[in-house]
Amino acid sequence: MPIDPTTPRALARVERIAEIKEAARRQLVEVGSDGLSLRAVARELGVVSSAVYRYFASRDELLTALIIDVYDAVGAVAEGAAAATSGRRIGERWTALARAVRSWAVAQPHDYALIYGSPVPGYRAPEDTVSPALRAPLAALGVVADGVAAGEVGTERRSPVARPVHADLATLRSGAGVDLDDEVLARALAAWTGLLGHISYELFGHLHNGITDYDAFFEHQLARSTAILIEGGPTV
Amino acid sequence: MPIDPTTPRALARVERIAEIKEAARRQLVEVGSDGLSLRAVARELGVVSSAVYRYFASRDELLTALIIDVYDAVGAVAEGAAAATSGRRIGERWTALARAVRSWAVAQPHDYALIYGSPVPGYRAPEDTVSPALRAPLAALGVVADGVAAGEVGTERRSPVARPVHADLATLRSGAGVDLDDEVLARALAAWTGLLGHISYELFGHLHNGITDYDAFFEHQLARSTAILIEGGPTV
DNA sequence: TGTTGTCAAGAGCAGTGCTCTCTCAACCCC
DNA sequence: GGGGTTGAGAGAGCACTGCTCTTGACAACA
Repeated sequence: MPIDPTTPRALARVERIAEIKEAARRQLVEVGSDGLSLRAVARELGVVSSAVYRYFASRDELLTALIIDVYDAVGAVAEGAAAATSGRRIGERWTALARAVRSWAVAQPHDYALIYGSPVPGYRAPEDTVSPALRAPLAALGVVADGVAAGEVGTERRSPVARPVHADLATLRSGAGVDLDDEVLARALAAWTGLLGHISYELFGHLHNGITDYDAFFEHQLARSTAILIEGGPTV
Repeated sequence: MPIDPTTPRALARVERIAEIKEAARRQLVEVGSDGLSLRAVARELGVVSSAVYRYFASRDELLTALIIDVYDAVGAVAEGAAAATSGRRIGERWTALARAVRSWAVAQPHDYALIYGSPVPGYRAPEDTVSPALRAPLAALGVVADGVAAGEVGTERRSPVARPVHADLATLRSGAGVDLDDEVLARALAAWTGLLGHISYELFGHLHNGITDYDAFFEHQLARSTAILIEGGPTV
């Protein structure tokens, strides 16, 4: 039973799936992932709820499709920033990538929360999400790897690496396909999680009393963390 | 109509409230915040759902009470770590605090997600949560301030501070009541958001292919970020 | 001994995810 | 072109949710 994608039924089907995802995305932006309702999506399409189950077996499956789209969106943003600054120095490139990711997150906070906030309880990310999820961090690591290749990054080891950490970093290195030694890889990961930590802290309202100029504060912290990423921190 | 807290009715009431929160907490651990159901809580207490509404006006109000408890819990953990290491050097103290917070988060991931994950959509944190929410970060800043007072922290300015950032940092400084200059305050905030970023990234499953020894990896990254916090990064 | 205030129960409303059966039109193939 | 196949959608229904309102009972107080 090979599915011929040119048959009118199949075409109508992919069309319908797109419509459903579109409506679901609109709803997601308004009410967030918890509020995503299959019935509401069906209503918006002028269709009865059970009809949607022809296309998505469950609410979770629909949510998964949206999550993949969101991972791809932020992945494209990160890759775009990396590509647009190709050939420039690493500081400029990393800064551009970080700014791009944050701008994207600020513009669609619900999307950001969907992938980098708490996972929906009871929801186990299926395998299909793994590779889209890696796009953004891989773009970030790629920028760093380019910087290393250009000799712009300090690679002198600043801290001892325990054996299990070394092994895990090796796994990451080969999985990501980037040529970064333990020192720089750990630094890059710290820069990436630090970036997400900052964005989450800002977006989820934890800075709301104190900081007023979020952009300026982010720029300031980004400048520091970029310098640390490139030159390394103090020796431990 | 002053509420006399000694009258048997009032006592029974606070008792009941405690029972409800207890049952809700149990449920929270199992199913997470989205799955928290007033009816299920009522069932567990052998009571009809409407009875719960005598004590909490809405599901959100119950959730808020739980959130405050969780903030207080992590706040107590952080303060406890700070107190237990009082008088020691800042590196040891910061490390202990960070470890304590992460251990707590790993032990109760749902609690962590409740306060540091995506905010429940449509849920606006009421004022009552603000002060408990500040306990943990204030404990962290306190440790740094002690280190500065002991002359253990490098305070040399490493990066220029834009005017709006300076103003916001001043607000934070006076709001937090800690005597930290712009340089160290920004560094401490970066260390704090970086810590939460690492914990979130780990807890929400983004490290799951690659890292196997989460404890060792955390220790490694913590050692780096602690050194940066204390000695400062490169000059920007 | 009333009176008052509080509590719990129960019914009910509108919504949810999801399943099942049914109908009917569109498609595909001979 | 006609007839069998398939799949889309409708609709009813189940078990659940948050929340509201009314009603009856009991305990605390004057």
